[in-house]
Amino acid sequence: MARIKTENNLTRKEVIVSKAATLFREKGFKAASMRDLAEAVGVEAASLYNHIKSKTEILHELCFSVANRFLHKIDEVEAEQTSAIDKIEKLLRFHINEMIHHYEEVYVSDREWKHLSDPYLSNFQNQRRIYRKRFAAIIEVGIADHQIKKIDAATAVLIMLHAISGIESWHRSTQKITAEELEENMISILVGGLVNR
Amino acid sequence: MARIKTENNLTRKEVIVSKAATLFREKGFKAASMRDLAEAVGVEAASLYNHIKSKTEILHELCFSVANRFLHKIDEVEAEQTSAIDKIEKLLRFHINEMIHHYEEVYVSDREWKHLSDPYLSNFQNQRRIYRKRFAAIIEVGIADHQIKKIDAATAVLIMLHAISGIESWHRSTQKITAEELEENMISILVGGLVNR
DNA sequence: AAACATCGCTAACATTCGTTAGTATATTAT
DNA sequence: ATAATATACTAACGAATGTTAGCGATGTTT
Repeated sequence: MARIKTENNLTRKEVIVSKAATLFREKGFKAASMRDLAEAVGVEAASLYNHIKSKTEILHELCFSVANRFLHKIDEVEAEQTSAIDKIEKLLRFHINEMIHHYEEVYVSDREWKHLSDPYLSNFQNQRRIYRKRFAAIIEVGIADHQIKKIDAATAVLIMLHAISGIESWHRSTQKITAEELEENMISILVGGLVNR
Repeated sequence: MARIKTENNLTRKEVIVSKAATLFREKGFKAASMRDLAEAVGVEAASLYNHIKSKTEILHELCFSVANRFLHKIDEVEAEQTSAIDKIEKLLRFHINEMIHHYEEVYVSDREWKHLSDPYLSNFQNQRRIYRKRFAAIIEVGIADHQIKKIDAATAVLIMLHAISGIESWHRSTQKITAEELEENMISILVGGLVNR
C-alpha cells in the first residue's frame, strides 16, 4: 500500500482532514459522523483510526492551522513601517483571501472551535483573544494619528472579522460577483467605515 | 398543577423554548441534549414531551419567531417616506437591538437554522433570501440617488448582517462598553462605510 | 526471502440520543 | 364530589455515535 503519499501528493491523513473540513462546514462538527467522513474518503469508519487519533484531533488540526496562519500574518504586518490604515487594509485583504481560498477550513475554525476540548479549547480562545487585541492596538494607533475616526477599537475589530465571515454567503450564492470584485467591495466598505474625513 | 401560566407569566412551553435558546446557543443544537434541557427546566426529559412535539419543533419556533420580527420590521421601514440611508440606519439599529436584547434567540436562529428539516428548512432559507434582496433593493435606491457609493448591494448586505452578528463577542466579553455606545459605534462604522463623500 | 510496517476490513463495544408507553398525581371545570 | 385535563414520573425502545480489537493483505526494508 502507498506508504507516504497518494497520487495527489497528499498523505492519507491530509485527505481525511480536508474532507472533514468540508463535512464539518456542511453539517457542523457534531452532526458530521465518522461514518459520513469515512464514506467521503471512500473507506470504512474504523479505517480512519489508522491515520487519526480521534474526531476531535481533526478539529484541533483545522483550528490551529488556520489560527497559525493568521498569527503569522499579523507578526509580519506589525513589523512593517507603514500607517495604521495600511496595516489594517493588509490584514483585511489577508482575511478576505483566506476566506475565499481556504473557505472550508477557515469557516470551520471560526464556527466549530467551541467543540474543542481542553487544553486545546482554552489555548485557542487565548490565541483568539490576543489576536483581536493586537488588531485593536493597530486601530488605536490609527485613531491617535487621526487617520481613523474616534471609535471603540474592540468594536471595530469585531465588526471587521465578522463581516468577513459573511463571505460564506458569497460562496453559497449562485450568481456571484468575482473574487476580486468581492475583495474590493469589502475593502471599500470596511475601510471606508473607519477613516476620518 | 398550574394550568396555563407559571408565576413568571410564562407558559411551561415558553419556559422550555426560552431555556432551549440558551442551551442551543451555548452548545449548539446538535450538542445540546433533551436531557440537558430537562435539567435546565428542572424536570425529567420525557416530561418535556407534554409540552413540545420534538426537539426540532423548538428550533422551528425560535427561528421563525425571530424571522417574523425582522420581516415585520422591513415591511414597516419600506413603507416609510424617507431616504435610503435613513431606512438602512433604521434596519441596522433594529438588528443591533434585537441582537443585544434577544441575544439567545437571534443567535440561535442565525447559526442553527441548518438543522431545521424540510419543509421548514426551505421555507426559512426562502424568507432569508427574500429579506436580503429587499435590504439590497433599498441600498440600490441609495446608490441611484448618489447617497451611497457605488458598491455591490448584495455584498453590502452580507457585510452589515454578519457584522452585527459580532455582537455575540460583545455579550461574552467581560469589559463591555454600554449597549448604547455599542450601537452608536456600529452605526458609525457601518453607515460610514456606505455613504458617498 | 524474511521481517516489518502500513492500512483496510469486519465485528463489536459501551454510550448517548430522541422519543414513546404507561402510570400517577395535581389542578380546574361541571 | 366527580369528571376531565394537564403534567410529572419511571422505564424502556431502537437507532446512531465514537472508538477498539483483531485479522489479513499489501507494500517496504534488509
